[in-house]
Amino acid sequence: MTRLDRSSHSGGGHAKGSRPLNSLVAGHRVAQPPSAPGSRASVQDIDLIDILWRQDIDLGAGREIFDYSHRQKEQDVDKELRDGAEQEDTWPGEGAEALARNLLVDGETGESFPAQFPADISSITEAVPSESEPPGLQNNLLSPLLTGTESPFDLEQQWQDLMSIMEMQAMEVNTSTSEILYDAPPGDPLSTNYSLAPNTPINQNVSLHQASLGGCSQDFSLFSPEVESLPVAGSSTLLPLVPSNSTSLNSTFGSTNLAGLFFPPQLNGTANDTAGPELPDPLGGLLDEAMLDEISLMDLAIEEGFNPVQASQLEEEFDSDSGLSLDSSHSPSSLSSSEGSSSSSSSSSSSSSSSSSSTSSTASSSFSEEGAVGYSSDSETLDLEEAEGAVGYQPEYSKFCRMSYQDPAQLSCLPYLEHVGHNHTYNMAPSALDSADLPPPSTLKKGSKEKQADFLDKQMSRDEHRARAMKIPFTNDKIINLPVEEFNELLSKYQLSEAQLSLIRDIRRRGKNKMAAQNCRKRKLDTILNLERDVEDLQRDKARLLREKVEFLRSLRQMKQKVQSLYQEVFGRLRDENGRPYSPSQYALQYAGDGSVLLIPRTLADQQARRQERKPKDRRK
DNA sequence: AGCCTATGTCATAGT
DNA sequence: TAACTATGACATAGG
Repeated sequence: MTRLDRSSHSGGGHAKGSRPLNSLVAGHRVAQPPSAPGSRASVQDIDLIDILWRQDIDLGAGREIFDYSHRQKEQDVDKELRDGAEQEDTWPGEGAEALARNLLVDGETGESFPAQFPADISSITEAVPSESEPPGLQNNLLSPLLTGTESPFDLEQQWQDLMSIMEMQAMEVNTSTSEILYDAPPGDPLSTNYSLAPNTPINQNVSLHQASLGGCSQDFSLFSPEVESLPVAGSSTLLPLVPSNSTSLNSTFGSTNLAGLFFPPQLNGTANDTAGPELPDPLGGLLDEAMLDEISLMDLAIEEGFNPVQASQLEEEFDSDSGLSLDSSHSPSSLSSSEGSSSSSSSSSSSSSSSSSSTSSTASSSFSEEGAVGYSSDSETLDLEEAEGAVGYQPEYSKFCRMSYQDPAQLSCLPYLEHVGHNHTYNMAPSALDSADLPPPSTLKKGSKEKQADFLDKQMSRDEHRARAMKIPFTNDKIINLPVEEFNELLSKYQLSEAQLSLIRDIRRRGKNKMAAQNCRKRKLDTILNLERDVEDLQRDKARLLREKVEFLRSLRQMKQKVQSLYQEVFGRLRDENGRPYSPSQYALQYAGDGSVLLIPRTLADQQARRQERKPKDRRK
């Protein structure tokens, strides 16, 4: 590749034409980059330079193959020229620049993905519909709940998405966490049933699922705090359901294994093999699903270090603190990065970064002031460029606030810029220094004049040095920024040598490319900032969805309780022709499509349940 | 001395 | 086709 060729020589010079002459010259200078302060080459005259260039040009090679050596020569020549009081005044002054604001950008945008999570959550959730799908005969009863579940935000779908993201992650669950998450009192059977013992990872999908079924089946206290306080029958078999009247309903309900009541036998059997025939479970699937959802929620919450119970606090937290550390002032490294960020927070950020942290908005405002080259949408850009005079690259220097542009004394006034001590001054326009950095003429001595010249010499860009050395009769700014027609017109006004024309073209090319590179970098940083903002937004959305999930589960739980109470009450009040209550093991209530409730034999209900259960399964496949 | 950041430069592809 | 722009890659300076 050409890059290899290019990298074979020092600097950014063209790789083509690595002739001995070039290497000789380059080798002569390579240790002395043009910006090296105080570098002084041996005396060489411009004629030699021209000769070398012409040789290269004649051979079809770019003259920059001895870039550095030539630059050095140019510096020397310029020095001599200046010392000779040749002031061409082609380096107009430039106004002082605005200091860059510190845009503190924390490179750490990482959304914290917490602890390992042995359980495969996705498989859990996938298992939900297959095993706990609500029997179809309950559809009419459940559908309002389900629609209520999914309509507002299509939570399930979003949840699946979240789960898929999280499925490779792991977590550690301890009892305390689960208790917090579920708002459950210590010793809540939930903890036991879910095997959420301290330091016990949930790493068995099946067992977790089964446990969750069991937990649900054995204790509705999970979803009903008021029932929670009642004595729990544990995992005993189906308790006799003999509520002869409604007054005993509560006690019966409280002491009854509700799973036995509400889970179909084929499902309940896994948790309780000894259980006899039970009442059909109009809620089992829903409960199971909800419970698993809640487990998933808990898992996610734990993974995220997110406590659903405290979900309501999250939004404020997110609002007050992005969590993305756009304000990287805490980070030591961020200060140095702020150098680039200060120039990069971009013109576009004036519109896009307003929602960012105060730091970034500060930076963006500073950019509104500073404008940008080409990339900026700020109207001030042009004005600034025009006002900045004719010196080569000034626009970008003022706009991007090069640290090299800054007077160290000025920097010292801004503590957050004190670290900006770089001295990339080889591109600095001398005229800018005239106005901004030099002591008043009255204070100048002869020595200081020399120093000043020295300093100016150092501040000049390489191309400016070259232009001077080649006696280019107009400014680099014109070379770079004039429209091509005017540029050509300008060239035609002068009798320029091939070397001069070549240099001018290179200066123009490099100058434009330099601005392009700056814009490119600024865009890149803008992109990063926008991505950070996107991450923020997504985190906020995630927190909001989790909150909504919690709220939904809460209301769902309440509705389930109501339905189950109604079921109990209706079934308990039913009497056969002899005035005896129906056995829940032999009969079940079926909800018809028209809203009516039918009492059907349990076997028939089971058959229908199985039949309807397969449909959604197949549909999923 | 080695690493990091900022910047300039070049090559190249795209406009 | 020429001019310009965008961008990845590299080199260098300076902290």
